[in-house]
Amino acid sequence: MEMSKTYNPIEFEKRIYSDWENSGCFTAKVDKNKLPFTIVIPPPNITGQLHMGHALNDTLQDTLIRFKRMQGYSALWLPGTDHASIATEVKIVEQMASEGLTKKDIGRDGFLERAWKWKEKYGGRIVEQLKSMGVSCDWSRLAFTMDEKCSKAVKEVFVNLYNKGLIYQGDRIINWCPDCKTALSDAEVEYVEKDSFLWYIKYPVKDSDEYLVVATTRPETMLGDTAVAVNPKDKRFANLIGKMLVLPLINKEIPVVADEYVEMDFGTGAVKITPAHDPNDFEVGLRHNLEVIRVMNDDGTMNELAGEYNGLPSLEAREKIVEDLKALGLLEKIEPLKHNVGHCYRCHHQVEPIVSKQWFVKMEPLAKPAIDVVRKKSITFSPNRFSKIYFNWMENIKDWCISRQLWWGHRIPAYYCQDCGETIVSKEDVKVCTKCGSTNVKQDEDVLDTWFSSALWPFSTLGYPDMTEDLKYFYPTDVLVTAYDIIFFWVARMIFSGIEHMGRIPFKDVLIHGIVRDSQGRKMSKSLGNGIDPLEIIDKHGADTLRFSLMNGVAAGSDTRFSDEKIEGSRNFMNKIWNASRFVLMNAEGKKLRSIDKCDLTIVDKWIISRLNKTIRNVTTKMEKFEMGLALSSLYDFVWSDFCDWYIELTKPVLYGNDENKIINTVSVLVHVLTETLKLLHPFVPFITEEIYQNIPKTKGKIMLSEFPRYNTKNNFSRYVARVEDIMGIIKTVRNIKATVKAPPSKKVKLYVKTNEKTTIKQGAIYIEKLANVSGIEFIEDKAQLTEKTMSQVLDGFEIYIPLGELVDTDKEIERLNGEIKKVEQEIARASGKLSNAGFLAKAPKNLVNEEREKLNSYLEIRSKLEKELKELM
RNA sequence: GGGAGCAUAGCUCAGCUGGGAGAGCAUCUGCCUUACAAGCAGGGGGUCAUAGGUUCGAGCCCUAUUGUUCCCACCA
Repeated sequence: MEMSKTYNPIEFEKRIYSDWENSGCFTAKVDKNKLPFTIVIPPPNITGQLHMGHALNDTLQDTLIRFKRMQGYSALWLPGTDHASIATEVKIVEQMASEGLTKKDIGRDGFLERAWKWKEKYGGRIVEQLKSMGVSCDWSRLAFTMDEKCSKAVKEVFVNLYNKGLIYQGDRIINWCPDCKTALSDAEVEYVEKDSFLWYIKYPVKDSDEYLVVATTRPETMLGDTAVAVNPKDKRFANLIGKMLVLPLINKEIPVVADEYVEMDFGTGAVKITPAHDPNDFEVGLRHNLEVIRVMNDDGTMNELAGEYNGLPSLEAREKIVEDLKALGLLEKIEPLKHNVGHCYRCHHQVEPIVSKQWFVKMEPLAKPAIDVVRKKSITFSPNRFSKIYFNWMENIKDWCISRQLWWGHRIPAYYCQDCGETIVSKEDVKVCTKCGSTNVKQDEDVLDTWFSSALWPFSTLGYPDMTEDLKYFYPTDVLVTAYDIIFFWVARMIFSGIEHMGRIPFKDVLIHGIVRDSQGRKMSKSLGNGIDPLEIIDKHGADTLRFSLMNGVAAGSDTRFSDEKIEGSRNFMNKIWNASRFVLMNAEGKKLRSIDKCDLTIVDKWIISRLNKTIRNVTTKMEKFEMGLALSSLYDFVWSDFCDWYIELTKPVLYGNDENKIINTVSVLVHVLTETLKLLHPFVPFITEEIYQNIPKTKGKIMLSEFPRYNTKNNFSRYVARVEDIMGIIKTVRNIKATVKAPPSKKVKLYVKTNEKTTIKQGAIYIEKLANVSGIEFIEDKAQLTEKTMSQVLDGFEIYIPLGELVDTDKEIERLNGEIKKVEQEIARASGKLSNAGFLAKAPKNLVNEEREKLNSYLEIRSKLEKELKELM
């Protein structure tokens, strides 16, 4: 097949993907002769479109799994999607609103029907989008958090935890989103600093003319006050403790209590206590046995206990209350205050802390072993610093509120007998009360937090609670790849869930990556409109370009900026790979290739094989440490500099010659190096490498199923490498000297060399002549032999003279040589400085000292020769 | 209030366990050299934030300072 002149990925990416898919390359098998390597995908939300976050996350996983597959593991990358309870429900409600419908209108069943339709439509969309990235997921195992398998696991886990007493129901203060009308877990609340006020309100002391002034940021909650607290050590209020106050506006008597929680120097030192609407107050309330009075409805309006404010939205109630207090002369003052206000992570509506009956997971017993496994390094985070974030959260963890007042999700498997009040928690549907036999039994209306099912993902997808072959073979998984922003939501919960339900950790390594920012370093967001659509990039430049720009040179765990320049650079690199391959294949056409052990290798062949070998080692070790960015940039350097700029150029004198034997040798090496390089590149840029691989004569099968190259010390050839480096140095020198006199690079020049290493020059002559446009090389014993005006350069072991006749400007040449001498003198100063340091001689490693000595000698020699050159000019 | 990261060339960033400062982009010079102008060759450009310390030796380790980003907590 003819390769087009430029890289055009659109022509082949889709074709290659379906070829992989159709031939079952992605399907992992339980194979006792291989070691398993497993990754479960962080399931994208069914509401979602592929964004840069997914693109980075999935590229990293795909690179890892392809690498391991090529290394011979039975590699499973298990894909799936998340029902995303609250996010999806919000979207569906919005969609219904545009049709003038509410949840009430269509009822629970009607709503769920809609939701499943939504899932079919959009859950499929994100899967297709993932495929366009080239991901090698095993689609035969595609999972969904609400499919039968996962739902079974959810029920199993809920019931088990309940029976162990680790799930309980209770009236606790929770975060309530008045917009989504559901409880939220602590992790689902985001705090934003807001400008607000601190209102100072006078609470009259009963049977007295005195007042106690309290300061509050939420005056409307005073209607639910059941005490005022002061610090027990606070002398100002000592006499008031135990006395009663008259709550303004509703004229209710409330006590003054003493509690350590109160800071004496904030506000007035007296705090109104509203147990139903503030987490701290709730705690104070428990300690002092205070009444809990809820004055707000679920929708954020005031309720009947708010008296005349009944029905008002809380903010309106606030204004009215402040006005009324002012009218009564009970408002002392208002001060501006910045403080943090919680918002719903999905709809960004302000949350209200309120008391409500919810289901909770008791965290302390679960957190302990989950902390231990990370401390003992059974699970490692890379980069390691993220384990601190994990510890910090796990060690201060509070009970997890898992019930949500939503319809889309796993319905809580708890049933209430309407006759005797019994609560029955069961995996099976309950129709009859187990206690009184009544058939008047109703299931809990609520669903579970989305993250409850995600927490089980590494084993629910493999068949838990059934001990399937998959579960036995592929669990625990190997590495979990995710951005740092869901360590709490997801990673931590998978860890304690795996330990609790499987008795084993869910994965061995957690690879944390950063987030993709825009070119100015801003987070990509809908509201800013600065998001870059990965699909657009794929359409324009191909998935490989996108993947390359997301990974190249990115340090693990740090954020990266995405920019047009990066895309362009990546695209150019793809084009480079494409064209280098084209060069190799054009030259290989019709040639009978040899295996490289049967080739008579030239020094430059040995050099490139050695460079390849070092690159193999480098890439492999970096990959094993999850340093994909570094692995890739070392490949970039190898491909562009070593292979393209040097080796391909070095093969031209042979290829354009007429020694057929040498040509076949060289072509064989070119094909070998190209093939191995493509294999190294394949995990990163799968499409282009597969496409080219299919065009290489003598390759069999698919590159994605080929064996990853292995480092081999036999291929180091260090003696020859040094010789080639000398030759390269000479080529650079000639090019450099031409540039300094502004001679065109194409100008042919002769070359005189004075050296003891004549073999190197003889072996390198064809390369020097071609790459530096030299018309002939002659050995000389002394410069005095030369009659022409020349420019000279001294290298380690070589003195080089280039006759440039009238182009030589003696003054400038003197200047240039002085510059060279200056450079060498800096080196001499550095080396002799070290060597005259007694400490260095005594304490530095011997080989280092010797190296310095050798360098110093060679620099001294170069200097004296340069000085000689200079003298002859003056 | 607690914690973490970052500070290296004009820009974006690499720099492994301490042993002669790197890349890409940008810039300048010269090249349409039969794989690639999405290219080739050559050049310029850095007190590695600041101040101390450890060491024979510090971009790298320690301490402090400054600037910056983020996470957690949530004094009403």
